[in-house]
Amino acid sequence: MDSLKKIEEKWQNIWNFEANVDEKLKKFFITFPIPYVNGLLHLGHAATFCRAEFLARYKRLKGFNVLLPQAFHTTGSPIMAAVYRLKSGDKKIVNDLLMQHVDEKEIEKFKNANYWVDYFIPKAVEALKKLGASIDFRRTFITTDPEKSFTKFVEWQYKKLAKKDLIKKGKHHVVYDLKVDKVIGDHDRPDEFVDISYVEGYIIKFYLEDFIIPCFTLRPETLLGVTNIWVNKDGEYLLVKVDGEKWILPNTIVIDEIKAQEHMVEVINKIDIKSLLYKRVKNPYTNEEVPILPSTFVDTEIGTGIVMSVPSHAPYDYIALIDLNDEIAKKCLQNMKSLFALEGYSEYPARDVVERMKITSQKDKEKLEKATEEIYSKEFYYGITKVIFGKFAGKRVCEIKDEFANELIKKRLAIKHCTLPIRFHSRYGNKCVVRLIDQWFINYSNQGWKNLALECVEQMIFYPKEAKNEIIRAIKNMRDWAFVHKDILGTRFFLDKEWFIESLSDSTIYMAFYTVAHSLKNCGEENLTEEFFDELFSKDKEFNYWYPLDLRVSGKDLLYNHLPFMIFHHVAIFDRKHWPKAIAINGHVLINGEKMSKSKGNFIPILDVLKKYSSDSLRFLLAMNSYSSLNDMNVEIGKIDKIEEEIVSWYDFCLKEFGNDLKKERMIDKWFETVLNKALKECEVFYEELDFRNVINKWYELERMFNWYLKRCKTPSKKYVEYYKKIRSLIVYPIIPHIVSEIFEKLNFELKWIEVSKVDENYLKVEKYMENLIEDIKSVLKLAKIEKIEKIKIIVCSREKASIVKRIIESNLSYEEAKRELSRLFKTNINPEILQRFVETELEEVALKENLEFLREEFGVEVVVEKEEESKEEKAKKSFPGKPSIVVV
RNA sequence: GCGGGAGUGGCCGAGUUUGGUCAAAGGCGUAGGUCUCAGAAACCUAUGGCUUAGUGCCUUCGUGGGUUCGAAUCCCACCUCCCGCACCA
Repeated sequence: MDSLKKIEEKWQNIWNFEANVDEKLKKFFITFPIPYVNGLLHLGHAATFCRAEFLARYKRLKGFNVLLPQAFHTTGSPIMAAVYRLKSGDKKIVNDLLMQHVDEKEIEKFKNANYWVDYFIPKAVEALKKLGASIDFRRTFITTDPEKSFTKFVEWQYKKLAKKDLIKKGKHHVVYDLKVDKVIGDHDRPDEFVDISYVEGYIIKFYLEDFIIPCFTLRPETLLGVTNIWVNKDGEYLLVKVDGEKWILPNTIVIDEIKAQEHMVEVINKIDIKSLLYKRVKNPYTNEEVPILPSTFVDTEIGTGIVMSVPSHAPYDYIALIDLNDEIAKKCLQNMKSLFALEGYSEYPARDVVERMKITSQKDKEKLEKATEEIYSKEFYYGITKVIFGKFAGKRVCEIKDEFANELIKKRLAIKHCTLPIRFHSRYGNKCVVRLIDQWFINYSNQGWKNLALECVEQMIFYPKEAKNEIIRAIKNMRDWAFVHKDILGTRFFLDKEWFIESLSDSTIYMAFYTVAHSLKNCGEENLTEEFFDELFSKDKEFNYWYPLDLRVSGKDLLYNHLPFMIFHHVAIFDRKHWPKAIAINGHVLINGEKMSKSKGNFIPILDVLKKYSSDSLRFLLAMNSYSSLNDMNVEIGKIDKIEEEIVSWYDFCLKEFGNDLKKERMIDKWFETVLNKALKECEVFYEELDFRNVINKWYELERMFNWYLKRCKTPSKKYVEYYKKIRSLIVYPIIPHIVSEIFEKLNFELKWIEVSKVDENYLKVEKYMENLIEDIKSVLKLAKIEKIEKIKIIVCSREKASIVKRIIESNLSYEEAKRELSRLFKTNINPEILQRFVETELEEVALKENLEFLREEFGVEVVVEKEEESKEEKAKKSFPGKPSIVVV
């Protein structure tokens, strides 16, 4: 709507959210994580950001000096990966850009990584401004190169960590493309291979004379049940020297993979695998001799391309032996050894499941994978090792697996080895391997550091409460973190300039940087020394005023990485008084019940919404759907039209003269005032809890209350209509600030939260009484089989009865006791629930007196009030305090 | 598997901390009505079943038990669904 847009523009030009030190005012410092700017800000960002924004606005109403800054994240690989994809002519990335309204002619420019930053940051700022975000933009920065003060700040932080011995060098497994010499993260993979991680297994060395048959396995504990070895009969194998030993390996990528895991590998010559078939090799643990047999299911590109066969516990092995069906295979089946006891299965679970699933051949991959998964997981968690395991016997597999494997390694019968579950290729078209690389780690496993972090968590507040335990668990489970990568944007690592500090690791304490960011803009690089930052973060006035962080608002995706990191780094770098105070976490945003994604086509940039709708409407929609739990929030985007109308009609209503100047205040007026005051108080709690949904509910509830007020009073009081305009606007100011600012300006209200001292519950009680009475009369009328009603008699119970009932209530009896007492006193069974309708006789009388006229009009007949002791009606006796008898004649 | 969250009426969704006006807010939908040339919108009424002078009963909050005078709410067991388990922002 045009008018809303104009109003928004007006206020966005007037507003100024530059926050400055003011010792007289209490401060409140809120942050939202720095979004990564490889695309437009979308509704997911808006939903979480708005939680910070709403609270910031609320705190300002309450008189706080609020700082809400916003920077942008440019560190990491997504942009670099996108640039690569673009250069290699990937249509999908072009499409993504077009979808985000990038001009087709502009696409070329995105082949330069910096252009992404130059393009999307102004768009992000524009989106936030149009959203009406109350941000101090002077403090905005980015995390990479032109922003020297920030990269120097990161460097300062890591130097401090290094001095405290919290970073160290080590080895780390990664998925790697050897041809392009790169770590292959999700961004460097075709979509179908995203999320595939390497598997950790073992190579067990079986001996054939003086050379080794290396078998790769994920289940070293089944070594005791090996009946044979499998090779792929169509595979090409080589004799290879590995760390001085002679191994048989397939002529595939697995050789490169072994090499990549720091083994000396040298190919000696080809070997005809057929010449090895049926030869017997020695099980290094049991010294048993088992034959090498041909198969087709063994993948020569995984592990070592050779596996050991345990037909009792591995469906593949069992069915392959059945397939082979020769004398030796039959013998192997006879030699099956049962290793684990597993409830619900025979001695040979593999055979059970193959027969149950009717698997007929080793080619039946789909069923075999399922069967294998079933047996693996059940045996791992519930399988009990049999006597054959010696000192490992009688335990669950999961308990002894690692111990058993470690013994094999110690005895040099096996080595650890990682491989991929399927041999996929990178975006660059080459097959990937698992590689062991030198890495730098942040030493999060350091117990002393963890304890400090946990101490910090203890004194923090979390929204919702469940999140606290999650964070504690995350901290306890935290392992060392590889924190430098190559070929990404970011801050160079000062100990090794080839490497860059990756994006989760450079954004740990930057909230502190906000406090000084604007004053460092023109600081020469040479001045940004360690001493300079040391001084800054101990003595600086702004830092000491704004810090600590009062609230961080974040999506739940950061629960297990960024948020614990933030805590770890704060406790390492800053004094206790500067540790963060609170974290609010919310679920992800679903659009009409679906996850938002570019490929699904339901990716909605903030700017797109604001092109058509007002910011207030969007903010309202997000507040309405916001949850104060870790659950995902479902945004029904279609509702925004209706919201837009509601906002406009509220605005129109506010500007209209409404109500009469009344000389006398009625009970119903006081009731309405009480309702409004109560709403105000309730909303305070909602805001403090970041429960914006309930604020919205309150907004709707007030409308219903107002309608009731109109209905009940017939002539509304202008004074209270004005108060209604004010309160109903005020409670949603943080959510829809533009329109409320306009309303307040037009009506000449002061924009400030109203502190309500007391809420007189009696007015609410009286009105509830009236509501019940009206309901009751309606029911009676409906049921009365009287053609023409002349009169309604309302018979109020006697004072005597009322005082008896009051005594029962005041003596705070249990339900049962109250019931007994009531039946004793009134000689009949009375449901104690009626006590909740109790109203003092005086109030009852006043209420009836004031509302008699209303009741007459409402029901169109004469209404009279009688007292129980004076009434001749039989039903008079049934009257109760708060629930008079009703007789229609 | 571990950890977290969740299962409520035709649908969406509150209520669960602190058991009792909870046959369960609010919204959507549906049916009837008012208004209109008509439609849309808006407003009113109804919306588990059977009853009824303002009532009572039955069935119902994933399933099955339990505690209690009383359970959507507390306890136990089970079933189902969603999310996270890292080098990636």
